[in-house]
Amino acid sequence: MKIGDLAAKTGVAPRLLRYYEEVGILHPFRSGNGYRTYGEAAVDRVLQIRELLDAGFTTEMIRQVLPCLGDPRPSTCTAEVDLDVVRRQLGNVERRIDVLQRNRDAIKTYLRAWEEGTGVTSDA
Amino acid sequence: MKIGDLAAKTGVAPRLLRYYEEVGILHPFRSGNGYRTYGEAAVDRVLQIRELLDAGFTTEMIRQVLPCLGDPRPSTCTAEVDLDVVRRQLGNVERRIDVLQRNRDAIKTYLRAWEEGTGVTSDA
DNA sequence: CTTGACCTTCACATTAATGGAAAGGTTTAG
DNA sequence: CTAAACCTTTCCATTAATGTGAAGGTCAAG
Repeated sequence: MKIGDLAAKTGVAPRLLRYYEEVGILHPFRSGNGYRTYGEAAVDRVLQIRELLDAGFTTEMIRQVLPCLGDPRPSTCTAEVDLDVVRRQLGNVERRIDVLQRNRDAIKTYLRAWEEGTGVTSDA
Repeated sequence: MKIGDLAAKTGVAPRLLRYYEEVGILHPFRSGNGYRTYGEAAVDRVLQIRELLDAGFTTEMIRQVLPCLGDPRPSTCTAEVDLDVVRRQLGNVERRIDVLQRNRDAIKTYLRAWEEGTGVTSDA
């Protein structure tokens, strides 16, 4: 699959697919003419990258944890996974979840107050 | 409290406190000489801002939901809260939590596999 | 009054993620 | 063969969040 095909299947611009390769989170092969070649698995990988980026991860964090995420590691992945880094990222993720949950609850409480008619002192 | 005091109490550089004001998520008073003046509540507000930024929020998102987060709204807050925007952000937060939880679980599973000695096919 | 430690605004630099154009090679359709 | 539609790399632009430095005002201590 060439870059345009992958872009079509994932909705992610070729420009970004090249960027993801540059920062080391996507590893296409090269065919004789120099064109990037992707396997079917790349579709899911790209979608997962998008999901993580949209959730506020940086490509650096993604690079550090992607090998853990059930990705079909190509044999080129020579155990370059630093478990301590992964553990740190796990703590990171858990802290984020915590912050997000607390704020989600606060927002929900706020909205419920409004929906129950009481509203909030509108200090207008 | 002047900007340097707030910086000392929160560990956030004065430059950033000015920036937060510029993007509308922090609203100090001005004393006669033009100096920014912050109340005690600003400390918590800044810490909450940092927490949200660290969790991957943008200042724009923070600006939209901060009024909902139990902040002591100054009387200058004339109900400029768009409930639909808040609801959208709530959905946003919930999606993020979902992504984070799924990935946290994947990472934990991965780590557990390693810690149980089995490891992962190291394709080295 | 002078000095040092604040404060102000303004402006430029940087990193990450992204968009875009330029210049040129490849492939496919006609 | 040629033209359209791909692909390549390189470089420049933008936005967000942040760092930094200049030029100047204010204030408290000596």
